Parts: sequence; C-alpha cells; structure tokens
Amino acid sequence: MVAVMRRRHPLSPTAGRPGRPGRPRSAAADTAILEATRAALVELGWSGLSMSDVATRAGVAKTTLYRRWPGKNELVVDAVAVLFDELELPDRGSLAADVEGVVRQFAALLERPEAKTALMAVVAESTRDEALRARIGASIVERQKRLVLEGRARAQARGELPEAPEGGPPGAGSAVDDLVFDVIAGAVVHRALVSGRPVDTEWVRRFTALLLGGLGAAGD
Amino acid sequence: MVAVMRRRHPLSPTAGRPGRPGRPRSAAADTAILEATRAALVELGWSGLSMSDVATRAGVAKTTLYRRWPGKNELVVDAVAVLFDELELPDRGSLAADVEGVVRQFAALLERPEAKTALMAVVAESTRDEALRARIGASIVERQKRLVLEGRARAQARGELPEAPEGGPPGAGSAVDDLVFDVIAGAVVHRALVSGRPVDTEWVRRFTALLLGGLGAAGD
Amino acid sequence: MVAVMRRRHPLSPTAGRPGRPGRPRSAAADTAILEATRAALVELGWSGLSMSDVATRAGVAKTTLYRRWPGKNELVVDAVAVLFDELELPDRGSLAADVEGVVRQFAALLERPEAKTALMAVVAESTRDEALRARIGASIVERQKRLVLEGRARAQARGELPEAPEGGPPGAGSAVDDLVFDVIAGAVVHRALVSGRPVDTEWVRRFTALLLGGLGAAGD
Amino acid sequence: MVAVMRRRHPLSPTAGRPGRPGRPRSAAADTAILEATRAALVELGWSGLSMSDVATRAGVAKTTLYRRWPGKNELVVDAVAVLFDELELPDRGSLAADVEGVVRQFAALLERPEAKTALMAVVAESTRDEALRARIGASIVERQKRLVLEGRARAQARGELPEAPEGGPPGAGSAVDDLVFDVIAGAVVHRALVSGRPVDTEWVRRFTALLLGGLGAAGD
DNA sequence: TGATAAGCGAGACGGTACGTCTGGTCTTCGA
DNA sequence: TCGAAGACCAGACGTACCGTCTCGCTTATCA
Repeated sequence: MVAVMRRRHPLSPTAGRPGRPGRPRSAAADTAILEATRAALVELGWSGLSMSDVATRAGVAKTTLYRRWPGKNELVVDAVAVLFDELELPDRGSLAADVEGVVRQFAALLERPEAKTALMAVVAESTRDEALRARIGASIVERQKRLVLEGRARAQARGELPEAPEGGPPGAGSAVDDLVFDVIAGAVVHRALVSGRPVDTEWVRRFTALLLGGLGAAGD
Repeated sequence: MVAVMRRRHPLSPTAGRPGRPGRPRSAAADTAILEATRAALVELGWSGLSMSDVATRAGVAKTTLYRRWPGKNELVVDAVAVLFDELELPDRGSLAADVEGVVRQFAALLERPEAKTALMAVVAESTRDEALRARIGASIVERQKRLVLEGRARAQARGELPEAPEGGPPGAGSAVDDLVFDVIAGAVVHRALVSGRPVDTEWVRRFTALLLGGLGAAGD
Repeated sequence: MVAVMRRRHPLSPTAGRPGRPGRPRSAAADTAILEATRAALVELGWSGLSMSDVATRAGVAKTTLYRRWPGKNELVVDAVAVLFDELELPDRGSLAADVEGVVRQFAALLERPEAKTALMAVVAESTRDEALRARIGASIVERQKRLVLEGRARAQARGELPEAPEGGPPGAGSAVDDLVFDVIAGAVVHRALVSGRPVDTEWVRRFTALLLGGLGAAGD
Repeated sequence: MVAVMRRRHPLSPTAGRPGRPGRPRSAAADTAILEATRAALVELGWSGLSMSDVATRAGVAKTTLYRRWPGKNELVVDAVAVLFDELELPDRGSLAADVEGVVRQFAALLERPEAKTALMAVVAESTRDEALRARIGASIVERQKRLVLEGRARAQARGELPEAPEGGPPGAGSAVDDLVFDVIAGAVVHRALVSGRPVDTEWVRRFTALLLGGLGAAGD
C-alpha cells in the first residue's frame, strides 16, 4: 500500500493533471522564468541572483516562482539543466576521437558563464541537501554520464573494448564507467574552474592519451 | 625598484610591521575568528554562514572582521586553508603507494564537513572574482599541488619515472604535472561531491591503476 | 493640467485609494508604531530613540517603518502631532481668561516628556530640512495657531477687540495674529525649556497682563 | 566644609593649575577643536556632526577631544557659547531703541547657521540632562539675559522705568526681568525657527510696541 | 640628570544603529 | 483556482560613530 504523496514541487513544475479544477498554470511563465534565471546568472552570477530579480525579469510575481520551485537552488538547477540537453556525441569513428569529443563538449559547456557560476554553486549547496543532490543527479549528471555510456558501447561495438563481463542492467553503468566518468568530468572541471586554465587542444590530447592508456589497467 | 604597495587585506591579516603607529591588531582575534568560521561552516554550511554570526561566535565586533577580510569569500578561504597545511605525503616506497596516499589525503579532507561545503562554494564564487581565484590558488590549490610534485620527484629518484627532459625551474611543475594534478584532484572531488559516492579502497585501487597505466602515454 | 505626483510618504501613511492592487497596508501597524514611538520617547528621549527599537516595540519589521516614514524625524513629528489634536479652547468668558487658557494648554503639553524631548529636537532638525519644516508646520504649528485665531475671533465677537480692518481671508491670520502667536508660544516654550522654570499661576497672570496690555499698541 | 571635587570636565577645558606634573594640555588644540566644531556645524548641521569628524578637522586625536569634553552636547555648547560673547548693547538713548537693539542682536545670532542648528538641539538634549541644562544656562542663557538686565537698569537711570521696589541683589533679576527675557528671547526664537519667518523691521517695531505697551501692566 | 607623570597621534576594539536588500509568506483584487 | 501586486516579518548586509583601550612618543615638573 503506497501512499501517493502530494508533490508540491515536481521536476516539471507546470505538470499537474489536465482535469484539475481552477485556472491552469501558465506554461509561458515557466519558460520566461527559466530564461530570466539564465540571463540573471550571466549578468550577476550565482551570488548576485535573487528570486525577486528573476521574478521581475520574467514579468511574474514572486508567488508564482515559489509555487513552482521551492527555492533558488532548485530553480537554478532546472535553468541550467536544459543546457545539458544539447549534449550529443556524434560518432567520430574511434574511441580516442569520441573521448576527445566528450571532453570538448564538457569544456564548451563550462565556458558558458551561466553554467560556470551555477554548477559549482549548486553542487556546494547539495553537500547539505540530499534532495538537491538527487535533482542535480537526475537533471545534470545523468545527462553527462549518458555520453560516457554511449561512447563505451560504441567502442565495444567497434571492438576497441572487450564486452563487459558483468551482468548488471545494460544501461546502468559499471564501476569502470563510474570511474571513467568521474575522471573525465572531474579533470575537465578542475582544469577549467580550479586551475583556471584553458581546455585547449594540447591538453585534450594529453588527457585522452592518459585516459586510454590507463583504461586497460583499470578494468580488473 | 619596486614600490611596496600597502595591502589592505594581506593573506595574513594581522601582519604589519611592528613599528606601525596605533594599537596593534589582536592576534587572538584572528584565531578566534577563523575557528568560529570553521565551526559555523560545520553547523550551518556555506549558505547558512553569516558574518554577524561568525563575529558573535568569535566574541568579536563585526568591524573587526571587516577590518581583516573584505568579505565572506575571503574569510572562508583563509579559514579552510589551514586544513590544507596538514597535508603530508610520507614515503610509502613506491609510486603506486604514494598516489594512493595522495588520493586518500584529498578524500579525507573532503569528508570534513567544513571543507566539503566551503570548497565548491568559493570555487563557484571565484568564477567571477579574479582576486578570489588568486587567493584560492595560493592558499589551497598550491598546497595540494605540492604533494603531486613531491610524489613525482620521489618516483624519479626511485627510477620509477624518467627524469623530466624539459628545463623549467625544478619546483614549478610541467604540463604533465598539471595534467596529473587536475586528474587526481578533479576525479576525487567529482567522485565525492558530484557523484556522491565514497572514495573507498576499491575505487582508489582502480583509479591508481588507471592513472599509472596512462602516465607513460601522456608524457609526450 | 496638473500632474498628480506619486507621494511616497504621505502625511497619513496608510492612505492610498482602495482600488490599488496588492495587499493593503495594515492600519493597526500605524497605530502600534506611533504608540511605540511615544513610549520610546518617554523612556529614552529623542537621542536614545532608534528606529530598530521602535520596530521591536511595535512588533513590526523595520521595513514596515521605512515604507511609511522616511526617517526618525518624520516619524516623531507624526507621533507627537496627535498630542496637539487634543488642544481645545473652551470659552471662558473673557479675552484674559481665554489667553490664560491657551497658555496653560501649551504649558501642559510641554510638560509631557514625549513632547518636551521631541519638539525642540525636530525643530532643530528642521533648520536644515525644508520638507521637515513644512511637515511640522502642518501637523503641529497650525494646530496651535488655530487656538490663537479662535481666541481673537471670540474676543472680537464679544467686542473686546476691534474688527480687523484688513481684507485678507478671514481664517488666515494677520500680522498681529502671527506676532501674538510667536509671543505666546515662544514665551511659554522659553520659560519651560530654556529657563527651566515652571509655568505657574503667578507667571501666567503676569504674562497675560503684559500681553493684553501691549495688544493695543501692536495693532498699528 | 566643602570637599573640592576633582572636576574632570571643567568649563574651561584646558585649565588645570600650572604646578601639575606631566605634560600640560595644548591650548592650541582647544581653539582648533572649537573652530572645527563650528565649521562642522555650518557644513553638516547638528545631526551630521560627529566627534570623529571634528577630531579630523582639528588635526587632533579623538582621545584629546574626550579628555576635554564628555560628549558632543557639551562640546557644541562651548563651541557656540563664544558667539554669545560678542553680544553688546550700546546705549541708543531710549528704552524702545534699546529693546529693538536687543531683539536685533538675538535675531542676528539666530541667522548664523552654526547657532541655528545647534541651539535648539542642545536645548532638546538638556530636557533629559540636568548638567547640560546648567552648562547652557551659564554659557549661553546668562549671556543673553545680561543684556536685558542692562537695558532695564539703563531705562531706570533714564527715568523711563520706576526703580524696582524689591531688595534682592542688584544684578540678579526680578520676576519681571525673567518674564521680559522669556518673552523677548522666546518670541524671537519662535519667529525665526518655528514660524520660519524673518525678524524684519516691521516685526521688530510691532513686537517692541507690544512689549513696552504691556510692561506697566506686568509689573504688579 | 633622570624618574615620574600626563598629554598626544594613531588606530584597533566591542558595540549599536543605520537604511537597504533578500527570503519566504500572506492578503487583496481581478481574470 | 491562478496570477499580479505588494505588504508583511525576519534577519543579514556593509558602514558609520560611539566611547574606550593600547601603543610608542613627547613634554613637562620634581628630585
């Protein structure tokens, strides 16, 4: 017997079954709010962004914001999550080329000011907010990780990597997938945001070489 | 002939040569403030921390805080920087063991709640504040990077790694050092804070294998 | 064609026509704030009164204060102005008795600690703030002056004073009215607050005799 | 047997018998401080004046101020008191002319911005500070009142007024003197600062007529 | 001549209030 | 029932002054 909880802040904020009584929520408001949030992030950065300001930019009342998102953290996660929808991994013919592609995609994202300032901030907040961490995982991290899984599957199809021996669910990701993902995403983020140096061709080449060179050793 | 600039907020806030007129700054206040900051971070996290609260905890007036640090960002950097002073790398006899040691040190630090909540937050802020980035680099990043440089030098002394062919200054770090540092620090941070999974023995083993396996390939 | 200006701080702070959108201002807050202001004046005096303290006493947020009054000066003027609403001049049958009545009314007001400490202070501030002077004039001075005009009109009706020959608006007050008002109010205030002596029966008798004795001479 | 109290803040701040050990107080500092106080009053008004600012203007440390005056109130009283030393009453030949002279002297003083802003303010403060009231009385009020006493004595010498029947000390001032002083000073102050109108020739003429006309009646 | 004592500048100190801003909530009206 | 508007409480922000203190130094008197 599962009690159906009344979720006040669903991931898709406007949702709500159609047959519900009363005036339906404006879908246009959602779009305007998320756009306004990204614009505010670009202009003011994470710490300069305020809910009131977003409401004003979006031409919306503060109540409307709080009815859809519980706070600044969640709003920003949703606002930048759409940027990660654009991530794609065209087949470049070899594992090495695909890895370079992934790295460049991550790096390109991190150069967008709205992503740069927001990502680290919401991760920081998520260290004390389990629900926020889950939202980030679902909206952002999984979208990134998908690329890694795709790349691995493609390489196995090409015969560049052996088939995974383990019997987990096919799309779930093994321990090696997790490791590779942490290494790729972590290294790029650290290079770009902590070391503050460009993710340029030379660096991508070296990094890819290191990763591929080490891949065999990590599988055991 | 270099003009010595009057730094208003030096890294060591109390400094100032002794002959300066006026009542000297209380060194005890510095200690109390930094301790109070760490305590507040543990209890309230980054976003819950307020300058007023730190002042109250430290038994100090708000003016005393602002006289020494320009804002919350800088204060927190200094408060957590001392945690990185404890980092050490005992010689464990082999490169692999030393890498595992470094990884564990980083991971242990990131488990401390004051570091966990603060590090990502100040990095996020630093994306829009060049001075803050420099302060983080000097106080925190360099302290971490030192371990990598030491480990590499030790491995070279043992003959596990070839002598670096390039002629830069010995302690400065080559492109490979930078890469290795970004990979290690980035992967550990990503594992711990983004993926939200433990940096356990198994993971450390796999990661070290990957890194060492790839090291030769990245050197070119 | 007169542009209607949007007054941010009208004399009656809560005003605003009913059709205005948004939550209306709480009328109860107004009352509580003005009462709290008078209480704080009695306890702490003008210089000890602080906006924060008034807000706390009134059980109101500071923003609510500042939304209605631009500062301490204006708040205090409004808070003490209501004391002057109680001023009345019952007909005592003769000009001399009426003058004594006015004098006693003024003196009684100046014995109230909230008026004593506030009146001089806001007048002092008004020497460098034209808007404040206007507010004081409308809220306080005019209320006092009305008594003088009434007393004069009554005396004329009784035949104790000749009809005013000049043709100004009947209620506006002539130069003699102004002079008499300045003499009465000024003398009482000076006696009470500067000389620091009681406005007792003897003094009132002497003062009234002086004023009435001189009235004829001043009319030319 | 009167215990000689060690007065920490004598009226003449620099005083102190010459034989006292230690470095004597700088008399130049006194002058500079009082001048700086008047300048600050002109520029910033009473409420804008701060001890720190006065110290800076006078080229003096804050400690030096507080060693001489207990606070802003007392400092300002002393600073404006010297303006009242200039008051003089040349013999103009008749009581009426002398009264007009006194009135003009008061009015001229009240037109000086440093006096205008300071006088009412310190009187307001004095309503809750007995010592301050005494200081104002001695430094300011008595200096004004002296003119009234002189004028009365002169008129008696001329035969314009009867000799006072009472046998009090000659310079002390009778009840009528007190009344006349309160009427003159009060009316002028009220006209200038409360009503906010000029003390011009016409007003002075009318006021003097009223006062002299009423003088006989008040004496009983 | 040297000890003693006070004054002096500079500036840090613990406090308090300022007036503004933001976070979330609540209350009104009109759609 | 939603949405816009805006008032509401709470509390942090960073600044300004308050009046006191702690320095190192100077300038007097007295022994």
